[in-house]
Amino acid sequence: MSEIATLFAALADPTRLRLLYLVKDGEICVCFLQGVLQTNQPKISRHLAYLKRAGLVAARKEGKWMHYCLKRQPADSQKLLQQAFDSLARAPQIRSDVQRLKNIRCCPSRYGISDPLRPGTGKCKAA
Amino acid sequence: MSEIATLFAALADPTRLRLLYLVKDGEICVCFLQGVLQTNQPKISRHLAYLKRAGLVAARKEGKWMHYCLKRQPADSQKLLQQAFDSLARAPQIRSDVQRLKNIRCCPSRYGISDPLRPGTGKCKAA
DNA sequence: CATTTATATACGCCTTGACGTATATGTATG
DNA sequence: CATACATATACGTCAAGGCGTATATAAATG
Repeated sequence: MSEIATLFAALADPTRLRLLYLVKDGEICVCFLQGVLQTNQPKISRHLAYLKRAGLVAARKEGKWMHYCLKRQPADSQKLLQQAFDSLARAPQIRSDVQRLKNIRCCPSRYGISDPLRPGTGKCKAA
Repeated sequence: MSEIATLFAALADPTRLRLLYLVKDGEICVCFLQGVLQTNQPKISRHLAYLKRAGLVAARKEGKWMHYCLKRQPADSQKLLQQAFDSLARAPQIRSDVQRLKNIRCCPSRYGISDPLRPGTGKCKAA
């Protein structure tokens, strides 16, 4: 009951919705997420921490990098999430996020936030 | 996008989830809702006001009474809500709410919050 | 081993919203 | 018309959480 409410609370923020959508199909490292969302890094990390606390994402460390991915949920939550993703898929912001993710090839720090679309050198393991 | 987040925010509270579930199939007056949730009246009214602001419920005045019901939503939100209701249907609290709603017959003030299950006199128009 | 890189956390500030209690508002009723 | 009733709103308080900025931590790298 209040677990359901807690799930909805986790979904009640645009930044978290964007992050969840990006990691829903597999691991993405924080630097990629930063490049896609085009915002400051602590903001990303804080929302990822929130999602992790809420049990929605799993984190895996690999060297310097942290990789996040959607955690498998109980059936009910899974269905709710899927429905949410279906809705989000049509949102312009989400569409451009997905597009940017395709273009990013390496860590944003290599080229700064000013031009997050520039393809990188492929050094980032998450590529 | 942030509209979706706003919807989730409205669903991120147990009391609002209970209220939404109760009014999802038709008009219910505030006194009934108070009897079912067994809490103080301002709390109910405040959450109903929130839901109304969020466009999730409609209100109709009839004499002294206010009747609330779920408002028809755009397709996406409708699906999300349906999924949410499916999940809620299995929650114990929701189950007992539904049970109490069946038993309540008139306005709680007639018998006080101490025994909200006692059938009323049928004077309440919402019966 | 000093420095850069990737990420997380601490801090201070501010807004939102939840709560209980008290009060206002409108409507019926005797 | 005074009173009871149904509902809403105001008030004060409190906790959660959002933000940007600064700093800590840990791993790689030269």
